[in-house]
Amino acid sequence: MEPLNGIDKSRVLDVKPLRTLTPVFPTGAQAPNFGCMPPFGHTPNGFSPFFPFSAPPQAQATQHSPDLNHVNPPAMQTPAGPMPAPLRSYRAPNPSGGLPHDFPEESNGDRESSMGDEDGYFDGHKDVAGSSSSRKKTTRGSYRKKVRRNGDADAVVLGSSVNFVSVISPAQLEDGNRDLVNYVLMNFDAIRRRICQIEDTKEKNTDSIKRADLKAGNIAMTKKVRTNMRRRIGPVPGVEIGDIFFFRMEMCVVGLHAPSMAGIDYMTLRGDLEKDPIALSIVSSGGYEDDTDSSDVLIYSGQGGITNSKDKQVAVTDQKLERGNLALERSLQRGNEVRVIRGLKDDTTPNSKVYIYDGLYKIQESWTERGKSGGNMFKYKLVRVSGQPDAFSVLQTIRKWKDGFSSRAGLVLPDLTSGSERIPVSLVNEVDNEKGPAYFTYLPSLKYSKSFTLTQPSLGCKCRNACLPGDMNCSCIQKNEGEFPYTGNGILVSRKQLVYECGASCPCPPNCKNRVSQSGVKVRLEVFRTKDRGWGLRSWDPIRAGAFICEYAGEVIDEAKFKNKGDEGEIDEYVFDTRRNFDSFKWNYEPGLLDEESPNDSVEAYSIPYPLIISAKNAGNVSRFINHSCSPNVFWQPVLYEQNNQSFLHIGFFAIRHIPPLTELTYDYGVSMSGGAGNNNGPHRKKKCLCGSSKCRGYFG
DNA sequence: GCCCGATCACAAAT
DNA sequence: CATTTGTGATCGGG
Repeated sequence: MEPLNGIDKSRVLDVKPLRTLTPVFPTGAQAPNFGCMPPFGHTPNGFSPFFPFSAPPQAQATQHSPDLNHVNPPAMQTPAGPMPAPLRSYRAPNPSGGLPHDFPEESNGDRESSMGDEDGYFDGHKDVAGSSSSRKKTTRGSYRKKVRRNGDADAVVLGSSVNFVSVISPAQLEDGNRDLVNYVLMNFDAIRRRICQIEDTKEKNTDSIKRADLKAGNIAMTKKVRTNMRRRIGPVPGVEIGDIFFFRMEMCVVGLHAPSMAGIDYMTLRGDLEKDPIALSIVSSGGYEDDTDSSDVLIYSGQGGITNSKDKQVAVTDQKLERGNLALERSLQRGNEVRVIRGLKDDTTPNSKVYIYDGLYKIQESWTERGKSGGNMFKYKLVRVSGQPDAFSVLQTIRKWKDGFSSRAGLVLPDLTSGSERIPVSLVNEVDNEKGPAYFTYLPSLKYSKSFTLTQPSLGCKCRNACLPGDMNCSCIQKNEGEFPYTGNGILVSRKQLVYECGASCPCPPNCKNRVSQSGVKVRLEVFRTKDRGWGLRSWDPIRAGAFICEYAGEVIDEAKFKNKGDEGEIDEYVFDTRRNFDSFKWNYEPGLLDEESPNDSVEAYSIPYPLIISAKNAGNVSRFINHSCSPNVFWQPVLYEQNNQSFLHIGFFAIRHIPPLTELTYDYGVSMSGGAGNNNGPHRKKKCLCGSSKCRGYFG
């Protein structure tokens, strides 16, 4: 059994793998999903760690607006809340079950390194925002500078700022670590999403940016928001086997695979008289006739032979033994390990690919053969180095589950929502004999049992068709400060004080892009038995940063009643409470990376109309199974929309970063303020947190 | 409505 | 500075 308290040093040194794949893949690692140490060591000495989600404990992410908070209407008898929920109930085969809010199962494996250097670069105690903004506890209104937010995208000049100073030190540019990699990737995607948002508002064919990924990559490269520039054979510090990417540029900025386009990365060793290149990494993504059927053998085609000239002619010639092909040939002779990234179609988002870092391979043999198009091409047989955690094979296995070619081991129930969600949610247990969680009613959305009244009237928009970004006549877009909160494929662009979605009285159809959080779960989820934290939640699909996962469904509880309940000692483990203390964290991009007056809310504090307490004990959705972590991969975002002419607050869960399949989803439960802030011993329901992360507060709840 | 191919506009390293 | 590398978005046809 895993030592629960603190980090098991032997394990850290032992470089165990990363992902929690235990139930399915016994060889897989038991190590953590987030903030882990690079699998093969290589953490450079002398660099201070960087903690994107740490903050002074008093920092609050939530703010309740007092002026809107006077509302405590008498409870209504009828449960006819705004959501006429389909109240399908599900009775577990065995009504005894674990609690979801148990202790985190994994020691995190974070490096325990010294912090607190004063060099002006990265520092865990320093605000992530870097030089400019120091993020302290904010008072309402103080940070809300009145800035141009009229959606005039042309006023934003992309990538020409000279003011930005990267907080990444020269040494950190050369050699990364997990936190740096996360920081770089988070900024890359935040820039990319913002560019998409800006471009969505523009008319088509007006010198628009068609490749936001390339533009974001260019900004990250030129503004030095990147790491691992040192070219190296073997592992890249901070990049873990099983990490997923959605753009070639992402692998570029973290140093996993340097070329922005070419499939073979190679280098020439200094001082090597032969000047022969060595292969470092390859990307297999379907452009050539690779054989990718096996999970640990890859038949990789050499590069070249296809001349895609500008005159629309595709000439096919023989490949030459030069550049990448020569490098692979030399690496075969040398026997050095080559990083392999496998790309495949991402079912969840049309027209896009997902890349997974599959670890190290060795080139076993090479030959030439005539390709289908006529030219001779080089072929290389690469064999996966044994003892590495599963990565690509996980995707293959999930594919088989989905296609029905193999069945999910440990399956208890194919769909615990009984059809309430559009996509089924499996219940699986490969750990013990528990047959399921305790009885609860599956409720796909939030249920207000009493009437809430807001001082501000809630009016819907008048868009007959789906609301379009850039339509400044749409009142729902106006409420969002003129900015459409989501990209075209439903990804949240930035954390905001409050996201306003279209509501029931808006004439726009259900597929309006401004209804992301109200249309239910969109990824294939499973509730699974953890080793020691009861049940947990994870996804079969890769999840992109910013993607909506689910809302916190349950029954809204009256604030006064909730307190009484606590006094009686009846502890509700399934509570979401906006009044808790939540550590602030940075998710939007660093100010200055794009030339905007106020790029995003540089202080990512929520501002919500009234405190919201939700209990999912008796009725709830998949979110009641999400466990706590101090290093989470999911965050909550308040979302407001209208029903019966009143605005109702909802809690949406979104991915902090890209989440590989079968990685447990976790969010930060926050800390209850009653019983004394930070007081661990209060009469309270605080629980000792054993996540082992260097960011761990020690308790939660 | 969906899948496939054609087309096009781009970035980094050397 | 030109060349070499292929991707990711979009659009039209089957």
